[in-house]
Amino acid sequence: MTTAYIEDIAKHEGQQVRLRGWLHNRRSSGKIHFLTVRDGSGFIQCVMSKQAVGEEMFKRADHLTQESAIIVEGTARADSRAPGGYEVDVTSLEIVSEAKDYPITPKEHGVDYLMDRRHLWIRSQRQQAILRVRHEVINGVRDFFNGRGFILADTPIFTPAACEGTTTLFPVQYFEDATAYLTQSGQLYNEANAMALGRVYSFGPTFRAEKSKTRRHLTEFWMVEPEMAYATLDDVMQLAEDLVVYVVGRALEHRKRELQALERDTSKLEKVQAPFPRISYDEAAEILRKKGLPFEWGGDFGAPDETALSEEFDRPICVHRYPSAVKAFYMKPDPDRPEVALGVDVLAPEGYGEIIGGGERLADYDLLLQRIKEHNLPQEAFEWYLDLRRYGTVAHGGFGMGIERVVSWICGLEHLREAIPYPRMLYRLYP
RNA sequence: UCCUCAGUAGCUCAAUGGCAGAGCAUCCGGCUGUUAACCGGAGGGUUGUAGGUUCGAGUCCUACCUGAGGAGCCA
Repeated sequence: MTTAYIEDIAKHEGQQVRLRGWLHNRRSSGKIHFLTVRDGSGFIQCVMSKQAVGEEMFKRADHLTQESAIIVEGTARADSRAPGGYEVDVTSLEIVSEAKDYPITPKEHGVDYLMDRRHLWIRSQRQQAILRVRHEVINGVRDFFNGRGFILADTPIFTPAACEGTTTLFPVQYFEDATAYLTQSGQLYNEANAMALGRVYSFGPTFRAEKSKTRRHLTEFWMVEPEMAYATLDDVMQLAEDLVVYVVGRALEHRKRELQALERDTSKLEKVQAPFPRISYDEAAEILRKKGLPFEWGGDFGAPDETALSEEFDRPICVHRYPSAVKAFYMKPDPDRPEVALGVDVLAPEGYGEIIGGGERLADYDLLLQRIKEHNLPQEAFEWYLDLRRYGTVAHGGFGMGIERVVSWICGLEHLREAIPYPRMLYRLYP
């Protein structure tokens, strides 16, 4: 008897197989049971007739509860009526352990109820599909950078101070006397790593203590941040475009089934091809003005602005050259127009907003020092960062891409919280 | 922090100021092709908390608690 995974069932057509999993749902018709079994690799309907298994074994399945652990044996059979194309005709059923009163029933539940039971919710078909797409996105990101000569150089999670003075940090007690902060970006360290290794990326969790209460925010999220020495804004935009095209392509290629289960309109994703429109902040402001939105030059785009902009295009867009005043201190000003910075945001279509933010960094020692002072940042904390400008400074740049926002967009989710196994939000620390 | 909305059976929701209801889940019974199966029956309630108005409050008023959506901020 071969032990098989449901995802491989097609290879076992006509054979006797053993499936080890859990009962997802049961429908019964007197002398025939339909058991939907899941084993982590997929879902499949197992058909059990009284005639085939006998009175005693059939009766055992009468009261089999949702999520009970079971091992079924039977013959794999192609069936046009089955959603996955295959069914198993059961010859034997073993109950490994019974589940009592599983709280997530096959009917509707509210988000709060499900979030309190996130550890069980991830057993559902939909949540599994999302987490598989997430896995593909992460794998795609790693393959993309590894295949292009980038070195993974991780940046610290405990940091001594803010990278950018503006956002809120989570403080943690660091032994007796010191306070450390959870990282909100690996970027400054990435710059040092790029000067050592040329092309680098970091990939890890990031923490923001912003009291944001929207469907686009988590307090803990995963971010990939590439950084390149001898790179300009155009190189950064090119890299961002290549990455997004590659990752979306990977999801379409390897996770078609999951996207289908999520009822994602994949024709929209198929349009994600190079080149992405590159529009300046000025042009974006003009588009918003023409659409009648109350937008004034100098401010950052709000969520409705980003949605309005992305509506104009069928693929992600690169918006570049933002006013320096709204951007971080380490952004390089445009030599031709110092009031704008050489930064770029990539906005996803369909109203999903910013998935990437980055740009060319300030490489000049004097100007960087001036900016640190203007932002009232403690110079001594940035001495190591200034060293990068003292010893062989070169043009360089990179960006950060939020994994959950990309997963959310690719899956077509309503809310970021489903794009990570255990979301951390303003009012959510359990489970 | 601000604005808006919501809280009723285990879950999802209904109930004009006038008897507390339905579907699902659970339990009992029926059904050999079901796809959130279906059909019949049963059990299941301190209407978020505290006060107030009223002959009478799930419903109106006040405060608080909890959650959701949005703003700001950002990936």
